[in-house]
Amino acid sequence: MRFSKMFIPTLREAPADAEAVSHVLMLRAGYVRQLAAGLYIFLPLGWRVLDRIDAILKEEMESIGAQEISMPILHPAEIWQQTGRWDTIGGEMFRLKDRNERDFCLGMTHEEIMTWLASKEIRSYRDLPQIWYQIQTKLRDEARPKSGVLRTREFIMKDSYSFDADEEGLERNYQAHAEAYHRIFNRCGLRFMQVESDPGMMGGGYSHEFMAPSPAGEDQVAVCPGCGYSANVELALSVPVKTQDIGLPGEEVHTPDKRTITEVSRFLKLGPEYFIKSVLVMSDNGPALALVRGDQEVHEKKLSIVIGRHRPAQKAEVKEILGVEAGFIGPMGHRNIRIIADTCLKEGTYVSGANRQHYHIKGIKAEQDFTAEWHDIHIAKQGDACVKCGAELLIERVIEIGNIFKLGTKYSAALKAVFLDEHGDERPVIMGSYGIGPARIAAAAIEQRHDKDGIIWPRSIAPFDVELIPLNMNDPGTVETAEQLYRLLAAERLEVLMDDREERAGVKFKDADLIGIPTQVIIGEKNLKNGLIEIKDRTTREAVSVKIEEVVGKVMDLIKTPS
RNA sequence: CGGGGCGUAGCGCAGCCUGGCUAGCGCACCUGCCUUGGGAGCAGGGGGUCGGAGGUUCGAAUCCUCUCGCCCCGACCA
Repeated sequence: MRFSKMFIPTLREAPADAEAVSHVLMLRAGYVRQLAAGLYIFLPLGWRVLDRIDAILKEEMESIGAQEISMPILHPAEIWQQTGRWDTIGGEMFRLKDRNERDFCLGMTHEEIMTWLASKEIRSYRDLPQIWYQIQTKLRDEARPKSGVLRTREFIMKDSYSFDADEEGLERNYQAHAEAYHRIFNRCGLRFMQVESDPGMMGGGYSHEFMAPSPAGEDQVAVCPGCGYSANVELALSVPVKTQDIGLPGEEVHTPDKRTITEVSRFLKLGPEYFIKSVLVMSDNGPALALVRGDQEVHEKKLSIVIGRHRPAQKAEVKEILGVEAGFIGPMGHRNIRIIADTCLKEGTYVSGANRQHYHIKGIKAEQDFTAEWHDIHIAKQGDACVKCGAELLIERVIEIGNIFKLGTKYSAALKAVFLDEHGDERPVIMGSYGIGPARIAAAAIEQRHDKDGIIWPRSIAPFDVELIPLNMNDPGTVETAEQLYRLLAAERLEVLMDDREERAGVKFKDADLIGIPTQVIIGEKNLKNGLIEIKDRTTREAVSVKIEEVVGKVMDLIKTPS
């Protein structure tokens, strides 16, 4: 491909409204353009990258027996109503009506439609297992699109769905996907990890996410360097650093107008880890009191797993329900209210509100002074101990690049996707669903691999294998050599981009580094006089000069080296 | 949805507070000359509903009201 013929609108300056590195570089290097918030156009270079990622996805999906199909993006409402998600999903779903006023939505995901198909076609255990997948556009009216291509309202997703007769089959397909995902992300040159995750509203009880570490990510994971335990902080278990039990004497103390942990802590000259933080929340099943140590925070998701949907109580509600102003709440003496306490409070002696205006109380002990349901409901922090091996946890920011869910029978039961087993009994199909976002792979690759000059693509997903850079297009020798090398490299089935523009050398070098093709072949007049061509590695910036006839061999060597 | 910021040429910005000549600068773009190993130089040139609507005023990019869009933080996130 010739640079002069290809649409590669590079930008010298970054558009002001791009923040994330991948966003800035994709815009500057001419990979994408923004149409509106969360809507992106993929330009020729960007689309080539997605193509190469898709090719890897397809190979690895086919290798575990998945079959590619394609489903509509426009979905009739009835199917989503049958699974209940038409109502449970809020503004995130794009909804519309056809000319006959029939309700439709744009697909945010395809569990419903895949399951509908299974319900029509799968009859017998002999039809199972099946894995169907597609690489298809999804639409979600995101509350806040952000970070360029990382969180958009329209995006392409590789989504696969497994259908099994039993749990063992699901487990096999789940593991097959996990392994395929490892191969995919490795091939795409990403640093990544597999972590336990919250299945959320997908239902089912088991899921993992694949995470690429990057400061641009919006998720956080806790990782144990000791035993390898890793989980999304939404559910990561951890043991907060233990406090010394200083055996506070039980006494009520006057704490006028000291409401927050910080205020009381300062007033009593006692560290926040010696306090119990009591937070009243309103759940669908009434109020509940959540207790964590004073230096910890309640994790809403973790609490949701215990008590379901909830929101913080308002000040007036606290007074009405507990009979005391927020700020002086303690865990003692409440009836008819659920109390959920963080596990770390089982040990130790604490200070808490006295349930009496302007008073706190010292010497509070679990079981002696209050009882509660014990769960890990605090936010895991850097330095907390791993629940499995005790090593210090690390907290890392990550980009979610893929996920795998065990769905069980949630969708098959709702949509009556059933089969007859060996005994002639009708049973719902057991399902799993598995997603990967190709654009996120591309963005994560850029986030993880770039320098001040631009993108550094892994070879596997670069838009081209080699960029040929004839420095002076007015020099007939340069042009002739470039054309010759272009033919030779193309004959090796390499994808070659030749910068044949009438531009000065500096411009070509800058654009080449920006665009990030892993290997640069530079044809300069002076080198050429000595029969030499320069081959430069985008990653290491190492350049070697070789004889013209050795160029192809050297390039092929480079391409075999991992990147 | 709450908080903050920003909309002036393709990109980056100045001008706005304190209204007043033809709305300006850098880069990019076009023509010519020149140049060809890290975003050259000289000369000439094109490009603007100042996001939109309404208002105040003799006069609005500038002041007021409404509105649309984009970005960031938070909430949310199959």
